[in-house]
Amino acid sequence: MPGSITIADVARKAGVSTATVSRVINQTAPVIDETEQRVRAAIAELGYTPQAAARSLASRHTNNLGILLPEISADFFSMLLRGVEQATYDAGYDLLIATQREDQPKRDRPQPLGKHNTDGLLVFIGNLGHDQIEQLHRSGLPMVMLYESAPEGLGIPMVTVENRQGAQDVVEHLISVHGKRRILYLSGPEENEDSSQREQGYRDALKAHGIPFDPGLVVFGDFNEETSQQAVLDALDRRLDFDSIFGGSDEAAIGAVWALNQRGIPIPSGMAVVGFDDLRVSRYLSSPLTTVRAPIEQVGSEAARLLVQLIQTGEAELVTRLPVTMILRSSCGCTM
Amino acid sequence: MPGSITIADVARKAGVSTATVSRVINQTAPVIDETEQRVRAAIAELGYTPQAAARSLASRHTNNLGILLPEISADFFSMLLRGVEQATYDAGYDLLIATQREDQPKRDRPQPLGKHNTDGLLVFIGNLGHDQIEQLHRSGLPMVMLYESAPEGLGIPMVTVENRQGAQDVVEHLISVHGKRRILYLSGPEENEDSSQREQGYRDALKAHGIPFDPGLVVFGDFNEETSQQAVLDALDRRLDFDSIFGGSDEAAIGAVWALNQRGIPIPSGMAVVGFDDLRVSRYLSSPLTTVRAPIEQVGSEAARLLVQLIQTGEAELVTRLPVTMILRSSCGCTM
DNA sequence: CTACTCCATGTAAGCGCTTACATGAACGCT
DNA sequence: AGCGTTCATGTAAGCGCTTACATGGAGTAG
Repeated sequence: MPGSITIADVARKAGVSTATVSRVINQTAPVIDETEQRVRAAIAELGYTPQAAARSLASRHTNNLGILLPEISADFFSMLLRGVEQATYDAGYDLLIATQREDQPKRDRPQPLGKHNTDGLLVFIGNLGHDQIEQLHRSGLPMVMLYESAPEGLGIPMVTVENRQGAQDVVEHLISVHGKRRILYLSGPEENEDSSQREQGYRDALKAHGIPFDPGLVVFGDFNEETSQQAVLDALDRRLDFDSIFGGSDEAAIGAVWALNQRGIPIPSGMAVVGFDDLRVSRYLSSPLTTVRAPIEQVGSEAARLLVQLIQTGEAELVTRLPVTMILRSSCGCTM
Repeated sequence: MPGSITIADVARKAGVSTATVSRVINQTAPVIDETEQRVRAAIAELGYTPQAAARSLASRHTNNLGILLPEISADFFSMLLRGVEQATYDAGYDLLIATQREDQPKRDRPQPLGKHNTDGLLVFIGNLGHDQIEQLHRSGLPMVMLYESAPEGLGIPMVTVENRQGAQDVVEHLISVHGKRRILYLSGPEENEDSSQREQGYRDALKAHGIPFDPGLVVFGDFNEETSQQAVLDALDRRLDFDSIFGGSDEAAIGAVWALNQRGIPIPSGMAVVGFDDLRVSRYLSSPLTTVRAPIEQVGSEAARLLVQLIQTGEAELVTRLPVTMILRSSCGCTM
């Protein structure tokens, strides 16, 4: 950084003041065409790029968006991130990314992303407690939540998918096309909004067919593979009566698949399985998974777009639910 | 950002000068214990966080690391990113991420990451031309390359995995354990270093067993699913004589699996298939893939660590090759 | 007791930009 | 011709930090 070319060098070379250079760079005031050409030429010749830090300091905004995730490498997050990245750069911002594992000691390190280095923050809750969100919000940082709503009344926008509708669709499919009636639901963590909305959809579908809701058919799968596998194994071993499985997430459904394999139960003939999310792996299973495609990437890009809007105009739609589509594959019993 | 708490507020509250506050924050000069306590108390009370921009401007470094990738959401990159992210924050830096698709028009936008906003850059080549790398390097930006070496003679460190050894191991396995002798190699893009090193390993293994190398058995798979699938279909249809397939990447191997499925050839009884990378999906295939586990995440963290070292000391190991391990599953014919 | 060192702290000059305000040339109007 | 506008451009004051240098009190030695 030291000794690099500054706006003053450009100004000198172009025979104008630094203010004028700044004006052509930022298009913040009209500049005579010929002057502009000279300035642009000087910039090109010197290979000048404005220092982000100086710019931020003077203009009072960082030109960065931040995203806070619990994890990067899971399929789900990387797709989300992809959408976010795209929209961020399309809007002319840079993207600062940080993860904060949920199990990590909280106070050991200050929040990596905040008003000091970011104009706005995308947060996937779970990593941040409500108190921390409120604190960031109080500091005046624009935020948009992903997949979970913010604490009440703060007016923080969120974007998610049509969980309830999607779940209803796929459960409905199990019932009306495949004649299932005792459908095991592998739920997510209790506070998880996705999970409870999906459960609602599941119940809606049952209700529409006059099937009574049996709480015994809702088992905790944590939306993850191992836990779900265990849960299904357990259900099988207790001889719980069910004829199909709705995994609240594809990961959960995959756990169920393992469990079924382990007990030698064929899919879909012995047991139908459906999921939710349409992760990339789901297509690769030996019996490709019927699931609900949630437009994860779009959630990311939409959230970034909203955040930018929030930053620039001060307002943004509070709740956005992106539509989902059912993906029929063979694990439900449909032939492919 | 406007109207936020500044170092001056803290100084006033603690009854010291701003310099002293700066000193306790950065531990850049000894401060009497009692003074330090007062300052820390003031910081805590006001909830002060230094403005990154002001700090950068004054100190002449950004405290950011940047990473440039062609893509985020592929398994491969997200694992890489995860390692990078961890090491970056462990070293006290923030992570700026940008993607630059290879097919994208080049000059439409200035480089998003450079000396103006980053202290150092991790680059996965392919997105950046050699000329651009040289240019960044000339500007004095510390860089570390991932998986591909930089242009000759610039002294830019790189980190990758033991491609040659890994390939040799897995091909050797095919030969000596499963008695294969005509092994199809699904290669990657021609300029791809991983690919050519893996091909070397493949040849090493053949040689060790006195099997002549047949160039006809090397087909272009582009390291991606569709292309490889097509290539294998094609080889099958031309009745090329081969008894097993070594996919230069798991993606390529998976393409081969599709092709085999399509032609009704069972794996591994009809054809053995092995890959390289150990992507997450590979374990989920109907015949779980025997492959070579490349410690992708570690490549990321190691690269970030090296970059930090390069920034701070001016030097770093030029070539790092991380060891790989063969993962035996059933697609090669091993029983599980 | 004086002179010198040492060390914690303060003073103030930037870091490279943006932007409110000042300036003056060109123009139109009466 | 004189005056007010308009508009492109220049001037210079910060933005919130870091850091070289100055300062002065305490400690040490002669």
